[in-house]
Amino acid sequence: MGNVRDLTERELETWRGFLAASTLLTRRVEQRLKDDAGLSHAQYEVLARLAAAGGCLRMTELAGAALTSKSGLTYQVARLAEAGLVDRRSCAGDDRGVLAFLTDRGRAALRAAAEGYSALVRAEFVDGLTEEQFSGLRKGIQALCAHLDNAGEPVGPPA
Amino acid sequence: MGNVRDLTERELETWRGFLAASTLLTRRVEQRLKDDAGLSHAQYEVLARLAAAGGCLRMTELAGAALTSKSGLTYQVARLAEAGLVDRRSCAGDDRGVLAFLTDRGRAALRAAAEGYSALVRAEFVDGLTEEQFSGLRKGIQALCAHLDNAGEPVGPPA
DNA sequence: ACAGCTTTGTTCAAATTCGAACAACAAGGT
DNA sequence: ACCTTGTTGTTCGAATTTGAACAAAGCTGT
Repeated sequence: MGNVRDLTERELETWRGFLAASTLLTRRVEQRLKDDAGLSHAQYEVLARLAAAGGCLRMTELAGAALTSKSGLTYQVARLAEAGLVDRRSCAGDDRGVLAFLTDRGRAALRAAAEGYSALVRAEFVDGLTEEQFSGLRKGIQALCAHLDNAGEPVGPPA
Repeated sequence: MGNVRDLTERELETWRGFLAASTLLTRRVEQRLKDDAGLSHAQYEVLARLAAAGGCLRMTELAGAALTSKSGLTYQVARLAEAGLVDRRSCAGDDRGVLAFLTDRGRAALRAAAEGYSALVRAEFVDGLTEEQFSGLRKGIQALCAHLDNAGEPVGPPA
């Protein structure tokens, strides 16, 4: 071990903390969304991305935005369509295409869930850190996303 | 919307970046471990925690350390036991208890995987950030973990 | 018009995750 | 000893995820 250059203790600790924090936060968000609105985080993300895009996206684009695989998106959109939160429409000009269309009920569900979601993110992710700590975290994450973008698929907030 | 205090644009962007980065990084780690050593990230984590604990832990402790549910751990330890990387032993002094015991093959597998794992974490998580950026990220994550610890279950690197 | 390559979305099987329910055991008080 | 309560791990079912394989369209150059 230690052939090239081992991670320092600080680096490893940071990485573990990063994993732990994301695991725990994701779990709590999941719980909250389920309780509040009966949505999974994946489903919330789909609705949020649709709304952000003006209410309509093609499946592939949506899969990219929601950070899921194509098959995963097919599954979740099917769930959301069953619940009437999303419509599947064919795509004008491309017979292969499928548009995921945010319904009024979908918008309503998103609005209903957003409140608690924001509150949770604020309580768990934002508050509890000083301005300086959050600022450092923010810049680090920005740099991380930029770095990940370079050597891979796009990532991070579409800005 | 915006009843209490909405997340600012910066806060939301940071949160999304955090989610995106963890999703993508986890996926890449998963891939790498699978290719290198045929282990899932969950399995690697189990082996790593066992090694860190001296080679032996009770199921419940291990579940806590590896950030998984008890049933999830039962599943993964069964997989690892099938592969001969871990042994299940009964616990002296407590007939309910089960000890997960890291075998020599388990240690070897961990050693074999650790190389590539470290390299990936270094390449994707550490490098690409300046000293200052990483330091800020590190402090932010530390504070985040501390905060998450307070209002919930333990989290973060056991230090 | 056509062959060849790419893109789109779905289907499928396999793996994994979680929580709830459960049985076995431990611990404490009476 | 006994009853009550708390722990420990496992089992079970349901939900979800992913990649590979696939069919149906597009697109390109000839």
